[in-house]
Amino acid sequence: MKRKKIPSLVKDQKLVERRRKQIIEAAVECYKEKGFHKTTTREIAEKAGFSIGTLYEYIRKKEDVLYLVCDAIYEEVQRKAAEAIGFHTDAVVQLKRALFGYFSVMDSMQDEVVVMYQEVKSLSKESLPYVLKKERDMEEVFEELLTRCVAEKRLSLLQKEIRCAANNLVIAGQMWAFRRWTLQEAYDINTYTELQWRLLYFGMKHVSEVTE
Amino acid sequence: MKRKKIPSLVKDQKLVERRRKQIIEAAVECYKEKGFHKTTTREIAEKAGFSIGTLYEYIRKKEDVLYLVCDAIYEEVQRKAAEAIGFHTDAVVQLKRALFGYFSVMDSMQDEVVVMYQEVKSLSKESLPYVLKKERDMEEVFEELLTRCVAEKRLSLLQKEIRCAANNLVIAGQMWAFRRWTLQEAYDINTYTELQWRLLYFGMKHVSEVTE
Amino acid sequence: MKRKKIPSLVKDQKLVERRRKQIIEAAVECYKEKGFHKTTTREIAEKAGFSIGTLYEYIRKKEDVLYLVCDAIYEEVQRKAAEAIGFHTDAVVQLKRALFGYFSVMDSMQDEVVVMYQEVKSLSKESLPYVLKKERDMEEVFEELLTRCVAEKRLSLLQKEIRCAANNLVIAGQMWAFRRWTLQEAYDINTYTELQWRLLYFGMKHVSEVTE
Amino acid sequence: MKRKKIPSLVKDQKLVERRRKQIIEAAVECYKEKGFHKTTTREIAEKAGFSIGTLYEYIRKKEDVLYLVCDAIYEEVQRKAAEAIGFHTDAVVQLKRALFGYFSVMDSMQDEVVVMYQEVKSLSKESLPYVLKKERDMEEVFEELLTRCVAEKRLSLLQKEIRCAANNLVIAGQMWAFRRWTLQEAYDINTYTELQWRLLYFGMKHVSEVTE
DNA sequence: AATGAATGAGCCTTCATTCAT
DNA sequence: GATGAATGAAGGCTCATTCAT
Repeated sequence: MKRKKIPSLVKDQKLVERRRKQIIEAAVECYKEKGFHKTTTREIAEKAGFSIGTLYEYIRKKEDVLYLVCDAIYEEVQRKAAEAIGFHTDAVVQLKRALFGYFSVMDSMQDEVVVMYQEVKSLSKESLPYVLKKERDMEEVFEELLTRCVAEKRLSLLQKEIRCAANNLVIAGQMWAFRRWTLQEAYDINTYTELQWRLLYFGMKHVSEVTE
Repeated sequence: MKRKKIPSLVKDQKLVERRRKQIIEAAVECYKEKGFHKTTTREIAEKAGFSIGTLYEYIRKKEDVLYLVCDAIYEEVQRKAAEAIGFHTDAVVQLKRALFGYFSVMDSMQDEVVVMYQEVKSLSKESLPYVLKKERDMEEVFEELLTRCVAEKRLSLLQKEIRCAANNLVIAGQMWAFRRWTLQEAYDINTYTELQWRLLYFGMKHVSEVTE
Repeated sequence: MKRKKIPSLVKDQKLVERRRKQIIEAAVECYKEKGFHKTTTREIAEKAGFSIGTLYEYIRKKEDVLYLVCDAIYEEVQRKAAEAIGFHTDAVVQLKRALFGYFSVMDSMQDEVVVMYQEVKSLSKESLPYVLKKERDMEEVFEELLTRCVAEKRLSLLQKEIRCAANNLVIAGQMWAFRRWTLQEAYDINTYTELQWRLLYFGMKHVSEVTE
Repeated sequence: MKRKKIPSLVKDQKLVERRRKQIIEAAVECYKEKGFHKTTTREIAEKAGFSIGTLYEYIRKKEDVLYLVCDAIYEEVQRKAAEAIGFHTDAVVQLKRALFGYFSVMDSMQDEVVVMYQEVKSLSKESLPYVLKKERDMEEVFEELLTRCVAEKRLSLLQKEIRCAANNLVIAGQMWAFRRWTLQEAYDINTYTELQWRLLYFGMKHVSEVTE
């Protein structure tokens, strides 16, 4: 499943890209402040610096902006995360670096993450899958890293445990943004990252031990 | 911080309570289906079985319904969770029971949890704190259980680690509902609960070990 | 095919009827002046004497007003025509009276007829048939009268000629309104009626004669 | 009253003519499908094969296209009708031929006729007369033919009856297109033409007889 | 001459809220 | 207390027209 194409009346692809970047930027700012529903298309146009008519040259419906925004956020998260991961011969070290990189992205994109969390549900039944796919991709990045750790006997997760663990990693990062009202009251990003790394890492390391 | 009082034009407290129960029930159903913003007050009134005029005898603004709903959901979660926890002499057993009970509630109230997750942000700046307080209460329930485990040397969490761990427990439960599109594709509630228990438990047990 | 029911949010049937009468009256006036497309719903509401919100309590879409108008016009034409026809033992006399009555109605409802002629095409594919049916009904009234004339040997139309002749009668009346820019420059309604009666009547009387 | 001149920004007359032909062709197609009001200038430009900017080099306002279309249709009707009429020494034969020719044109230009009937009213008060004049010209063609028939004693119409009769001839043809939903259900063009010829001809032949 | 991006007035429609009955 | 008709602000979206390139 690729990115969904939103048609534009304007033909110049370069221009479309530039204008849409403006739109997204403006929209994110508005969404942060008042959410998707309370943001009017006029506000977005205005903040983007052009008229309402022009806005509609680059989208078809209000919801298109939301899709554009969600898509852009994921794109950026993935891009930043990917470049943060790098590679290391030691599987666990790589996993750790990936997590730290991902958490750092979550920290720097807090607002965007919150927007995503709260507005995804407003996407149409048609657009939603495209976005969920990207979320799932994120999960899979960690699944693969975990799989490598398991393959190299650095973690002893069962096959079925990997997905759950990967989920936890992904979520832990997002929650830094989404539950900032409580978490950021108690920790700074470094402390939080370190803490979560250990909680999650040791969980994964010892999960196969017998328990009561 | 107590529950926030929503004024009603109707004097008879009994009646107010009965009607509001109807309102909440109707609203939750609507929110599940289309979210807060796309649900009209008319729909709520209709589904509740009375006229739009009557609805406004029991609330002042559309948002009041959302508050009522959020409040009611938390109330129910807490009530059910509380009765599920019970007591056990062994601190870890009690923690485990609490977690299992909580997860079971999350499973049975999936829709409600999703509604909460997606609509809280629509609460006014004024109402939000009341609701976040309840969320925080949930966290504290687990913080206390963890504190007891630590006190009885069953877990060796540092003071500052407790809050983060408690957060993870709370979140893990909510995610069963909120990320059902991915998690429930892979697990059933029992498997998920068991898995998370072990991942989280061992994480908390071994978190203080030295790590690379 | 009965009249199509346009749903209303207002329950009081009596009120619905009264308000819709106002709407129709206002709309006809607007349509006369500027046509359906250039008439705004606000203008209709205003001319009808209530707010735009109220208008939409009695219709769903702008086009509903058009349907209401078309339906009302036909209803009135039929009602007036019916009461004008009466009965006479002599079939031809009855036909003549019917025609004269019909023409008189066309004369008194000129504006409405013109509106109909020009706006019917704006009805949705869904509504159109209901209106065309009424037009066809009009035709059939004359077909029956002609059939009686034929049965009583007062006219010698072949079966297949009846429909065409009936059409001509119907049209001749409508044209008094629709082509008033030319016809009413040359005739008054009485002259026109008398003239058409004779042209059409003798046509029908002698149509079966051999022609070159 | 001549044709009304629509100014163009482009100097080259040849080009103007060519482009306008394209515009008209495109517009007619659009009007057939959705009427004047629902057709956008963009659609016309696109279907004509050039840009919206270019369209506005050849017209000033949307309505200009409508005028161009109406004018073109009449032009074509007249041209085709004229070439169909021919000449015959016998006045009635010529009348008949003219009618048959005219009906045949109406048949082949059904869509255009319908467009005209429904959109003329959308012409500005300023343009309308030019178009009505052409309609009147059509009438006059038949008035003249009828006058000749009368002069040669082949028909005994009174002076004032000629215009009405001519009107009926013109209308009968147009109705084949405009009321095709009912007429073409019952007849084919040949039957219809023959039938109308006889109904109208005998009407005109015997109109001066005394009637009840 | 041709292009097509930009504009913004304006339209239809919805819906939270009020208030007379 | 209950009802539901009335209100009108507000929002999404369209499209004729312009103008810089």
